[in-house]
Amino acid sequence: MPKLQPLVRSLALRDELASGERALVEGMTMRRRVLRKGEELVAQNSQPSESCIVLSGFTAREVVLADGKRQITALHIAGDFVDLHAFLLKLMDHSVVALTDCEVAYVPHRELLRVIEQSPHLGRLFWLSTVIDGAIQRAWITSSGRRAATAHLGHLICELYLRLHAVDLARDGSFAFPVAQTELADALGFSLVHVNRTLQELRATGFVRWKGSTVAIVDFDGLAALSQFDPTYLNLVKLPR
Amino acid sequence: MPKLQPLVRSLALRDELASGERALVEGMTMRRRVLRKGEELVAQNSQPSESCIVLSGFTAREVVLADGKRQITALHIAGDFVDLHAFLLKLMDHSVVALTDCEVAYVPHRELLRVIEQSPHLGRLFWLSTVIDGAIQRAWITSSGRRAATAHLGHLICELYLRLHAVDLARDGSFAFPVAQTELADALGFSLVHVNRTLQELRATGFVRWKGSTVAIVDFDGLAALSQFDPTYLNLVKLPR
DNA sequence: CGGAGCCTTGAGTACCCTCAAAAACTGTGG
DNA sequence: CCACAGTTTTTGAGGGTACTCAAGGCTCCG
Repeated sequence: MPKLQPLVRSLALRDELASGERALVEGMTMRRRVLRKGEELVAQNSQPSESCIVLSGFTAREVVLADGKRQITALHIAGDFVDLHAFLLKLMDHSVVALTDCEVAYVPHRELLRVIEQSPHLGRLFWLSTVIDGAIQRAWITSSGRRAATAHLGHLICELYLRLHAVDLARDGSFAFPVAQTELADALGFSLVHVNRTLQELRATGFVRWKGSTVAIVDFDGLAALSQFDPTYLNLVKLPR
Repeated sequence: MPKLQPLVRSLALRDELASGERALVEGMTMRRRVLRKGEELVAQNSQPSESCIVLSGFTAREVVLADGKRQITALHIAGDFVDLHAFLLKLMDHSVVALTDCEVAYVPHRELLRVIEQSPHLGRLFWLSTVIDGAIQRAWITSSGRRAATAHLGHLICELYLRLHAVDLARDGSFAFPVAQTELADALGFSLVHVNRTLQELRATGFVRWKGSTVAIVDFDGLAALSQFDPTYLNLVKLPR
């Protein structure tokens, strides 16, 4: 299997890829790397000359404030670009860390530029991936601002399930999510204790079972209703873009 | 003054524009429209065939949940694209409304496509604008999740000031912001009452005066320190992109 | 079998919410 | 120029949500 298969699959979710385009993506020069949980993929304030794609595992964008408080602003799964925005932003305003052991690939920006020039359509699909990223961030803002704690957590679970399902990492309502409640707290903007109690509340609804590192959604529609979850923003539809 | 001047100025903030590029942008076919406060620029669930640029006034992205709660996920000022992401997303997952009377311009997507094909560099600058949008959203997530109420509000004020200053809509720490506390509440994820009290707290620090529709920052550095504000994410630097 | 990391529970407090109403401001018509 | 209605801001009171601090229990692995 070509190394960048997860990326190709992820792009192909949203639009038809011509075989030439597939080859173009798979032919990109890259640097592979394996990281252990806790290691940093991309450093805050760095000026990356390459962008990073997750091949396996979970990673997170994080910001650490002066008082030590941490906020996770995105979770990434296989096939996701973690810092494609750096291609244009130049300077990282956050860092990216491995939440689990994972494999990643770094693609030089000059390589991305070459691909985009050869295929403006692929360029638009790369653009699209940053834009979907933004749509997810809007959903997080909404959860954080206006959803009750259980709905906020439930919404995240729905989102993760659909995203993982789309790349065959979830089935029958279940997926592996080996991430501690501390990290969940920083993603939701909760305290650790509050995550724990919210999780208990969610379990009590019967919609979700969460034991160890396995999340099982027993009643997706129930959970979605509770969380006011509308999957539109994930753009899991194949359209000409 | 050409109609799309605010857009050109906004693009030119982040990179040098060749005169041909300037002409290309200013030559885009568009439809102008004047809106009164409260009117909708772009409807949720619509499939726009054009994207909208603010020429004057303030607009907001908003999501209304089933229980009637509202979250504003972005504020836009002159020169901002409000829904450029729809160029690729196709389906709006939120609406855009006028917070004040304003003028806007709608540019057809086929026109954007034409410009991007003629100038890949302009294409990257359009892309950049969606990516900066995303950076702002990350800052909002961080504020919402991990900043104290006064810091959250203070951070927003710092952000607005720098953005407005960059397009000559703010001077000497002051800017016009004719937006009610109700809207502010929906942007911050606070209740109306809490906005009012947080504002009083902020006034009490002496860093900010906010009377009627004029915001005056008395001590920007003080406010920035209180709010843990770091302007990096706004990308107000001219760089080759 | 011991230790590290993670999850869970308890208790007390601070923050922020809702409900409700008063005060101030804005614009309009008489 | 004033009266008045509508909107926006401000205040008060009481309650719930989420936080911090602190400690105990579980699980996995060496």
